[in-house]
Amino acid sequence: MNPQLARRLGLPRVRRGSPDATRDRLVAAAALLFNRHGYHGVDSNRIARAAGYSPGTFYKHFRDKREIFLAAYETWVNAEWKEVAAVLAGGGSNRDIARRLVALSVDFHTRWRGLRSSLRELIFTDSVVRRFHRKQRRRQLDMMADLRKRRGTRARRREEDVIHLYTTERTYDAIAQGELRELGLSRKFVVEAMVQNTVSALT
Amino acid sequence: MNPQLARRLGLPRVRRGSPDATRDRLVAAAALLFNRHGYHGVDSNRIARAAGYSPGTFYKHFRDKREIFLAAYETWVNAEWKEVAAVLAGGGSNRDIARRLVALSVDFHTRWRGLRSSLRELIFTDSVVRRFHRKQRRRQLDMMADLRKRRGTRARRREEDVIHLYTTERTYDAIAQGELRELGLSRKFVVEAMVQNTVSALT
Amino acid sequence: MNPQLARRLGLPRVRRGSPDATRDRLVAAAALLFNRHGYHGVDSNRIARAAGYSPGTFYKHFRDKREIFLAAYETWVNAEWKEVAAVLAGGGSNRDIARRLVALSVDFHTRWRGLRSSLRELIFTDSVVRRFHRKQRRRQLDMMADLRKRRGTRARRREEDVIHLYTTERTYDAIAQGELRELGLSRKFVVEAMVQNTVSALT
Amino acid sequence: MNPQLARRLGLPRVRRGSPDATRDRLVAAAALLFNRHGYHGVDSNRIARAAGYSPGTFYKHFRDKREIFLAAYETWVNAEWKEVAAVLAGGGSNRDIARRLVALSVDFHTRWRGLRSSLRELIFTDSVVRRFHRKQRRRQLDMMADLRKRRGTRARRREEDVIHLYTTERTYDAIAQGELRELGLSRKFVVEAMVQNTVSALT
DNA sequence: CATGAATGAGCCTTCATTCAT
DNA sequence: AATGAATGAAGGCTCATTCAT
Repeated sequence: MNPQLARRLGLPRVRRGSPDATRDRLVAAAALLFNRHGYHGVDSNRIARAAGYSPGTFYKHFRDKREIFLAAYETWVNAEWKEVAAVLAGGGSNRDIARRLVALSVDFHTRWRGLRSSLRELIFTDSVVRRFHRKQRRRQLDMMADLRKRRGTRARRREEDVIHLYTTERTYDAIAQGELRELGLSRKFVVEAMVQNTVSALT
Repeated sequence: MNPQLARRLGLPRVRRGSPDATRDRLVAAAALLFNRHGYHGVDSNRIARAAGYSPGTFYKHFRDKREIFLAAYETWVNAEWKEVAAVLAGGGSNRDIARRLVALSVDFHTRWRGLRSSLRELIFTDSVVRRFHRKQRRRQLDMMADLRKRRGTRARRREEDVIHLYTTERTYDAIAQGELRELGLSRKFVVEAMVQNTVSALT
Repeated sequence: MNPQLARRLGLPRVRRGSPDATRDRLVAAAALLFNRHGYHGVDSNRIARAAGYSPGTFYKHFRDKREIFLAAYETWVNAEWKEVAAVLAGGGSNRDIARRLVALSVDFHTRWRGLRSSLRELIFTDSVVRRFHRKQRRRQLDMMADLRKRRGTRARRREEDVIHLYTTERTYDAIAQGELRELGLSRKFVVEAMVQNTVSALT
Repeated sequence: MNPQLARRLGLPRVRRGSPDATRDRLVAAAALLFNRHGYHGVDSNRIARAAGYSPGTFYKHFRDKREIFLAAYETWVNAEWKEVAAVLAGGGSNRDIARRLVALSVDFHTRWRGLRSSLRELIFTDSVVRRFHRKQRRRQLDMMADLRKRRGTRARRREEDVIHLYTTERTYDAIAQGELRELGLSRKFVVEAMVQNTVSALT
């Protein structure tokens, strides 16, 4: 709700909270809108309004639209990262872990599908986004290598890991975007294949 | 050279061509620019100018920017399709064929990387683009099934085929976008893995 | 039908008739379209196409869009003029004549309502159209004075005649534009009043 | 003065006003320009500039040009309405009132002649404008009936009232557009006739 | 006489961003 | 910290008009 309307309705205006709270609300609104309409389908005024702020506030917290995209991207990555860590820490058979990881990934790719749909163009277009993306990739690969080391699994080339990432990531996107459904393909089968794939990566 | 400049230099205005030739030039210019700057980095006037025409000519041939994007997309798909058919018709061992297919795909993904980088957002955002994309996907899957039938190879689930497509496609994109290079990974190894992958799909 | 289509269908292309025939077809098409969509709702290419010609032909026959508007305007005025003369020559009681004149006028205002709807702005905007309009007005007033002289009716001030013209003209426009209908008013009553009005002007 | 120029001259940018004041300034500028050049002779950027704003501001307040036209139209109607009411409330003989009403109407038609010149085409072309116009017409007719009821005058058919309106309205337009002058007719005589006409309507 | 591809000025509209309050 | 009116560059698109064939 925008502040003006809120005032007309007699509601207290958005609390002048800590800068962080404001920022968080803006990022949350941005994430929501990007995921609904894609990066280019959303304008910065709309993000501000959706978060309950004015355009000026937006630019007090972010240099530009790209920056809030990156912030939203980071939010997602951190959240996913955390949950992945939780699963890995949770124990269970490799198959159990894989199953949970796949479920979790499909879920994240679904919730972040709009932002993800814009990501590729921004990576191509914007070097800052590209750098951020590469950093995440490196982190993923490091984590995979690290994980296997700690579990005493046989080493694997980093290249094998990226290919695994490419495969699963692209597949989860397809599921999230409804591609499988539209093609009349079995989601269950595909998910199971990804579980299998993940088990291999863990072993 | 733009027509205005040409005229100032005393050159005759752009040769009136057949509408088809004009359209082709526009599509070619659009493909070039999309591949350099992505869909949102290009405007219709610029496409027209790059093709040697004025803004009005663009809109004589395309309802809007989306339409020329689709036309460029189609150009690419048809070209790739044709070359794939040539390779398949060309004979040789499965490994040879796979090698050629992979080389060819990497090449196409590289030349069309800009358009590809925008494709995902447009598929998400624009239902016409989405429909076109799904049609291509179906065609690919049909072709794969058909191919194995004709070669007398064992049948495979359509789901296995999409996963194969997802894997290779995403990997070729990564190569085309310089991701491997930036991560310090061996392109050769990854390409070889894709060849292996393709051999499996053919067998 | 446009020539290209005509050719595809195997029809003979528009006969390269006399310039006059071409011009007439263009004016007829313009009149039709102006009356359907108003002056600003029609573009010159569309007029040409509707008449079965290409844009170039249009500009061979008319300096600009304004000129074909004037030509259509003139067509209408001449046609109406002719029919008015016929009625006046036809004899009958003043009431009979008035009735026929009113019917005729309503009919013309209805068929030419689109062009008439644009006329006022063009008169305001374009001095050539204004001059043409004033000329018609003068002609009307002359004719009215003349008519009464020939009939031996009492003289009337020219001002009384214009007011009569304003009244009837505006009323016919209202009928033609459906204003009476939308206001739930009796067309019959209003028409009868105009007849009465006209009888007075004739007497 | 436009903001850019103002800034170059070191002046502060246009005072931030209340949205209402801005809107009013835009409508005033639009009215001025429409009355000078007609609806199609004016573009939204020019209106904004004339009001001292930039193009974006225009579209913060109006969806499109049509909308500001309607707003200007409404401004005029309300202003005229108010003055008519004042005259009617002012007392005096019927002849006095009629004289004042006619003077007032001629004045309004003169000041709003540009907008009025475009009105007819827009009513024909645009259903929203048409609806607005019909509403005004109904209001006028209601007012006339009401007025006579309150004055105890004999009832008159609504049709007689519209005809009166058509007559006077068209005549005032002719005066405002300089038609009488160009035809060498006596404005005084015509105005006096309208006064007479109005007296009849009041009686 | 006619064609029709091409023009290009210019209008409509959006939206990332600023700045005075 | 927040506001929100205002900006203005720029992109999308149209259409009256031209000119080489």
